[in-house]
Amino acid sequence: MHEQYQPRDIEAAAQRHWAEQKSFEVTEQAGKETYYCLSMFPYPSGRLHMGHVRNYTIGDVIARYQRMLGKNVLQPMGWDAFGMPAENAAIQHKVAPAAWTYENMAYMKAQFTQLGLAIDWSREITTCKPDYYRWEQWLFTQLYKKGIIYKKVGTVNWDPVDQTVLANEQVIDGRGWRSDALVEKREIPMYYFKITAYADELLTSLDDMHGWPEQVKTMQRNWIGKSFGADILFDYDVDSVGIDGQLKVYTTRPDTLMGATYVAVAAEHPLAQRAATNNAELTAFIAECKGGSVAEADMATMEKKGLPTGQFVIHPLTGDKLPVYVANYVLWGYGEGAVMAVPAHDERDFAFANKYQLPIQQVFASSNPDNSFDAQTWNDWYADKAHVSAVNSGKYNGLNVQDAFDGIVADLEAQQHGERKTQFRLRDWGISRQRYWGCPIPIIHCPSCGDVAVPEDQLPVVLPENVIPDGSGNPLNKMPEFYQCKCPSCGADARRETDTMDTFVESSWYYARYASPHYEGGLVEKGAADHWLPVDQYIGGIEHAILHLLYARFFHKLMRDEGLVNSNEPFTKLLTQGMVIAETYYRMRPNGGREWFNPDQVTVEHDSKGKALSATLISDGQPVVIGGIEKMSKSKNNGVDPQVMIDEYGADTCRLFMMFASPPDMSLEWSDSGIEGASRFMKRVWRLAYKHVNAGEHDGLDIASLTDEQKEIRRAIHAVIKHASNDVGQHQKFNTAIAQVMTLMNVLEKAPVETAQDRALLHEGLETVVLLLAPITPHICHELWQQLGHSTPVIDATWPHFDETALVQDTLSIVIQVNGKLRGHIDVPATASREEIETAARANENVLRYVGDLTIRKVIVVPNKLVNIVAN
RNA sequence: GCCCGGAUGGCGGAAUAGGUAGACGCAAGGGACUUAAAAUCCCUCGAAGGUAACUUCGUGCCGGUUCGAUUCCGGCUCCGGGCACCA
Repeated sequence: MHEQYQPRDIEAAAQRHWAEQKSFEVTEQAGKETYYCLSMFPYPSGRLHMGHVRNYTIGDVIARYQRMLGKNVLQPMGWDAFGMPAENAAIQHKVAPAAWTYENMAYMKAQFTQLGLAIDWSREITTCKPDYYRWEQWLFTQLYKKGIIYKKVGTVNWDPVDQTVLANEQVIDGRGWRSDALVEKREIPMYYFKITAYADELLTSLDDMHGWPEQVKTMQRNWIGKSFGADILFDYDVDSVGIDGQLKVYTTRPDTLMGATYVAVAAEHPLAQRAATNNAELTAFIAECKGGSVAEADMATMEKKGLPTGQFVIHPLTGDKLPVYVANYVLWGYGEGAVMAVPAHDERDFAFANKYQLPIQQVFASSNPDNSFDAQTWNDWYADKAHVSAVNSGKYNGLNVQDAFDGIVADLEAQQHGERKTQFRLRDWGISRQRYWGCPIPIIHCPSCGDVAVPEDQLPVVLPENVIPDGSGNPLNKMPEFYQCKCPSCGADARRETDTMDTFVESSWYYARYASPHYEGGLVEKGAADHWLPVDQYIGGIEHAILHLLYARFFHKLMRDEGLVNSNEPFTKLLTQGMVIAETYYRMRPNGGREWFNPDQVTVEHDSKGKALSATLISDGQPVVIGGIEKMSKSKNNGVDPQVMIDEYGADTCRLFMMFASPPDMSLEWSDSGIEGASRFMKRVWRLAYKHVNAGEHDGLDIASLTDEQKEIRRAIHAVIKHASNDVGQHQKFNTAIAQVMTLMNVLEKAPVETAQDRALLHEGLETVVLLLAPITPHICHELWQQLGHSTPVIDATWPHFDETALVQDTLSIVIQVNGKLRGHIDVPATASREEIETAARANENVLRYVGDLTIRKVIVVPNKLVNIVAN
């Protein structure tokens, strides 16, 4: 054993051992408990960033810990390899997305190996390879035949200069990121997954998902957004509209119908279109509404604008004429593209009504005498829903919210002017992308047969890999060799679909493919899928709380209904890792876009409190803008490269530091101060083990013969096992588990090594340290476990159990408070009764001093903890 | 704008069912060892007051419940994530 801790050698040797032994390759083993531990697979962006290190270390710690509990642990890895960054790199560097992606994968795989992850690489999957996406295409064709996938028109961001569709991310302040052109909305036909058909199940299953964080379940519930309301039909006012007809709106508040004072429709609504035919102002406004991005955040934060159409509809209960407005905040394609407005009871309607001097009719009032209504008190009194009743509502006056709801809906139904309706906020999932680097949609457009799914024997539809996109449209549209084909039904000349699928589709089922990654007979091999699924523990960033996790849940149910898997949910337990965030820096480009600089390219001036004042680019010394602290990402270029740290300190130190920095679910502002401490701790562990091993053989531990001092040390060892096991196994808080081991090291370093039993006790302590650290710092523990005399590797050792008898204490220290303030401690026998503790506390000199002349009103005794004496 | 989180010393964080606020570590200061440096070891380390014993204040802000609140409740502020084409 070398005297110095040499991570480079130790880590290379341990990694070599695992590779030679194929330590992490697993097969189905009957009778052995399985544990499927999965971290979200990475997009091969180029190099690992700190968020990756955090994510995959957490997963690795859990996988290795579960293995030490004796389970057959599967931890696979793969690549979410389709996506926009590869196309952007292609445009920028004139390199094919495929080549760029494969190069990144190779580099990142080497980094994973260096981190010492316990991955079964024999199961590696790559989503941009035909052996993977052919099954995605196959599933698409099955679902298309079932009607789960259908085609309809959807709205996208259109860059009129680059003649290309833009992702929301590529629209900056309403302009195209490369062209700087004002973005327009454009409607194009797209394929949709009918996720709304599963809305109810996706919602109700959440109630049984006890292994998921409440936070994530709440977000998903709100996203699915089941609401109870009514469709209401307003007859057209024939005089102003010019034709007979009805306007349909959906509302969750039919109880406020008596307060509706106008209706608002989207720019694309037929009423708006009709009114615009000979109204220049309206035509211009409708055109304005078609500008800007489709992102909901943009829609919701833009100034609410509207224009009267000059048309009216008839209130179904009062017969009043209500004006029809076109409003930019009403979205076409969501619901009916029309809303009824009740300014008195909706903040947005209230603001709009004030802006355009529309009437405000209050129809509910609080039983609270002070119910003066204004915008400020709106929330207050409305929150008091249980205590409000209808006013100004004719026959409904005096009814509470629920009764008014029921009464009004019943009357509407009787007059055939509406009906009760349950609706979801969740929308169907549009998956068509007008992009090259994605999985081709397996559809052929035939002039006579229409859209025909590609037959199974013609799959996969292979995406050509040697293409370099130029940023204008989808290059597949310029490749007749790709799109020219024959109709599978009639054999006539036909055109292949050139849109590709949303990359969320690949990441919605990859976890299932890992069970049988090379299976050629189907999407999954049934036996393997049933053996491994569902995933026991899934780990990934909280930013995926809704979209990815909801889509994967949806896909699992689709696969279940296809008979591919036999469970209802894909991920039994979920750990949502907090993001690693870092400061961003940028400069404005002449065209209004932003150029982002990595933190390692800038120097920052701080004030005396450490707050950043200004930043300059190192290369030219000129200032850059400090853009705020955000999630480390490729697009903001604020990822910190962990490679430097791995090279300097080794993987174990990096892993230890990352796990010690904070609990896994908390977001973490990146700073490397503290890495030295992690490095120091590794050296301390090594040094103590070296001294012990170097001192030669040791005796077995004779527990009965231990002195009181030795018992104290042994108590520390077993208390640490107890706490650390709880931290790792129950709470998944690795930072406190590490703190426990550090505390134990502090004890062991001070422990005497004079007698044989001292040395035997130290041996037990060192073994404990190595076992507890083994999942976190696997390389050093691999080496030290051997040095401590074991012939089987530490990855197959058993997680330590604590000895209850070692924890027994004769006396306990009890806190004494007077009026809730700490005033002293007393030592009492562990067996003392409440009365004995109280008597001892009352006799304490500090208590006597603080109580003085006061009368003791009450004494609270919390067993084993404290006594509080209340006096006044 | 809407939904979900977070805020504790100079810094990262701890406090597992409402019970000692600051575990563990970083940084800093002082000391030992050394020719010197590094490494290592020892001590101090929330704020204010006090020679000291000690006292008072202190977990983003305002209020409430309780013998007792970082923890529970109500109202805010700021920061982060998501908002359906970033992944």
